[in-house]
Amino acid sequence: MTSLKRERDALALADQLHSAAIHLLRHLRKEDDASGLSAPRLSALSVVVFGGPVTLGQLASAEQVKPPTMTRIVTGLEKDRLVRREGDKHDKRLTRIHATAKGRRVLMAGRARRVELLASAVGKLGATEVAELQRGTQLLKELIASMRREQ
Amino acid sequence: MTSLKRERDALALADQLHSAAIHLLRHLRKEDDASGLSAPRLSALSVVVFGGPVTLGQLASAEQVKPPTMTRIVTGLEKDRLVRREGDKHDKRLTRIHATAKGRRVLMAGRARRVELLASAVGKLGATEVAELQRGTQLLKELIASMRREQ
DNA sequence: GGGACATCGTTAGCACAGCTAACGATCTCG
DNA sequence: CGAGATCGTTAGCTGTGCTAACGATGTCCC
Repeated sequence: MTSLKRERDALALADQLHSAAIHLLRHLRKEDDASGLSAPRLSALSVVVFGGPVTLGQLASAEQVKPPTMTRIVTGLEKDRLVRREGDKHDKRLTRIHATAKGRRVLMAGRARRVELLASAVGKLGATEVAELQRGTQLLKELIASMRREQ
Repeated sequence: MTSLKRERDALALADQLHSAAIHLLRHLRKEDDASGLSAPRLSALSVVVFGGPVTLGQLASAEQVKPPTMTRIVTGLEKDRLVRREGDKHDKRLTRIHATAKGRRVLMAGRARRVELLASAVGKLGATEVAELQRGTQLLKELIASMRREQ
């Protein structure tokens, strides 16, 4: 295969991946709405639930977002009693974000709803296609990880 | 394969796809910023460039967005001279959106930038892996189309 | 010990994207 | 011709992203 063709392939592939990701998220956003949580809040809550207590700055960095943005997201989550702010004992500049029981419960429910839509579509595929899609997803994840490393 | 395992597979796959889509877009957003175009504008522009002249309603539907939202996106694109509004000759309620030469140029430049980011990562893949990723992307697109049909 | 500098989170203010409701213009069909 | 449907826009709300600036706290070095 010529390098020219490979380059064209990469172009088309990147384009389609980008478009597919946009449209996929747009569909799933509807399900997120059902839980009363926007995608950024759900994503941040997920980090807090699975990543244990975390400072606001760490959370912002994990979510690839600036601190002022994360301040507002956390404020929204706190108002719904999904997370709790707690001051650090030793460094009073820090704010540690903890998940509440309600936060954990809502996250699981939202996740299930969101993924159910996709899962039902996946369920209509044949076994071969599921395997191919799994392989593609695995490659995509590796691609993203390698992009992050380069950064 | 038991139906139980298939269900678990579908759920796990859906979860990973969701996560991968979020992270991919977060990375690519940085590059999109360089073109001065937000993701929704870039995506809409892409539809106009490749899908020929299209009405505002069709564009909104293609982008899974309500007409008022698309009105503003198109207004932004028009202000930057990337698209042009034109009235339909036969049905005066319709507004047809055309891409301008500048619109085509900017879209291609953004595409190139995006691909450049992926280039090193894709370059590490073998031809087989590229083919697998293409197949996965194709399946993902079909998945999204089937979700849309259900809706 | 004390002062200069760094770090953390917040506030203020801007732009954009998503929505619903309501409206004017236009088309369609009885 | 007139009633209702359809299309795009406007108005107004919420939420997410940013930068700039600030107060509070930690750190480090003289």
